[in-house]
Amino acid sequence: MVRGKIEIKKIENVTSRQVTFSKRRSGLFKKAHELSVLCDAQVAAMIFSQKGRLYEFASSDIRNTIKRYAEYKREYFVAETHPIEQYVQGLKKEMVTMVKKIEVLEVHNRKMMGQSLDSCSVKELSEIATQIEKSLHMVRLRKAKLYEDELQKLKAKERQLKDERVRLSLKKTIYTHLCQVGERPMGMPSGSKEKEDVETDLFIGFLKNRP
Amino acid sequence: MVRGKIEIKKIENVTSRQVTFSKRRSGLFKKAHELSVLCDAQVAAMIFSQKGRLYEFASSDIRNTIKRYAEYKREYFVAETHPIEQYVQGLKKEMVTMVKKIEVLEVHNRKMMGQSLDSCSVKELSEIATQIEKSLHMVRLRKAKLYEDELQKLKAKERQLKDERVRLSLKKTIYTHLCQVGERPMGMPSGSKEKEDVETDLFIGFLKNRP
DNA sequence: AGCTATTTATAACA
DNA sequence: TTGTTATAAATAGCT
Repeated sequence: MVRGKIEIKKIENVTSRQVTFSKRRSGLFKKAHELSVLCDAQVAAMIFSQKGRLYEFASSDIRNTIKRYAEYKREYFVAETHPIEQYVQGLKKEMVTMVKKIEVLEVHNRKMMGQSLDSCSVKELSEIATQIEKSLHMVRLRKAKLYEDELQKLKAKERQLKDERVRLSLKKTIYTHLCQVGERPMGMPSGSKEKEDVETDLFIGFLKNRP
Repeated sequence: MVRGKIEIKKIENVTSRQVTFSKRRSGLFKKAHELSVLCDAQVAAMIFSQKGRLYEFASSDIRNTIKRYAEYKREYFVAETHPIEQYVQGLKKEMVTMVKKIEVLEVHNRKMMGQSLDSCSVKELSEIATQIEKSLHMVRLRKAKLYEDELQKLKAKERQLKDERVRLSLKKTIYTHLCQVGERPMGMPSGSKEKEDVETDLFIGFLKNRP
């Protein structure tokens, strides 16, 4: 080098370093280009400056060179530069698991539906029959419970209606009686909310207005 | 360059080209190294010889440099990986479909197993019960068929054995009779292959020897 | 950026 | 291949 040989170590002077970087960079790329042409080789070079700026050279398409490089060194390139590949592998594995699960479920389903039984042994058929009988029992129990619940509800309602009717006729009786003896009815217990009996409503009104 | 400047174009002489490749390659890597040290830059270079052999240089870890490059040039990697992204989307869609299918199958399975019936209406329960009854019917039919087949086989064997016995006793009777009247038995039909009756075997022997 | 004195790289040859 | 050497090319320190 000119006017004094230099030592190969980091240039501390920032300006000087930047100048050298620029000059040597173009020199390197020139050399790379010459090599690629003279020897018909595929050459790629990439340089990140200290500031993080990228400079690159590629004799042919750099993608190709890097791709070729990637094929050469698949193991880590795939793993590190393309984590997506790993992700895809994971997805595929999951899908295989799912497909198997679906198959198992479908086979089981078909047997529980009484299909595809030709391949079953007598023992297997017995097991299926047992399971189906159990299932039938469960379904019937459940159905019975629903009916029972419904019945209970209806009974409760019936009881309620009956009570209402009793109360209403009692009220009427008392009212009629009170009217006959010329008194105002009061202090009567009231669980009734029916609107169709205007007289009852009036009674409630009276009761409510009395604090 | 020495002893005559050279033109930058492919060296046609193979030996010369190989020598130049080797020398210039090391020169390039040396320059790359010097640049990285002097200017504190990250440098990577990769060369594929015409023969396809890879030579590489990296100031620091080349993976890092390439990774950094990949991040820097996302656009091209994205372009490169775009079809893969679509592919992943496709896979994900398929997976969603599969997950749904598995859910449907599992729900159906559970119901057919008499589980998770709490959410079912009476109508649904009736449908399930009907299906289960049908299934049970199918399974029982199939089981009955297997038993029936087995029975038929046994019956066939029994018939066969009975026939054998009849034939054997008949043979014996005839043989005994013939022996009594001093004649050799012949022309008797034989379907028997049993070995335990030596006399029968002998009869067959006689028949076979008569063309 | 240019210039230029030197160092380095290297083509041809051994 | 490796080494030598004459010379082209690169470039450090300056402007």
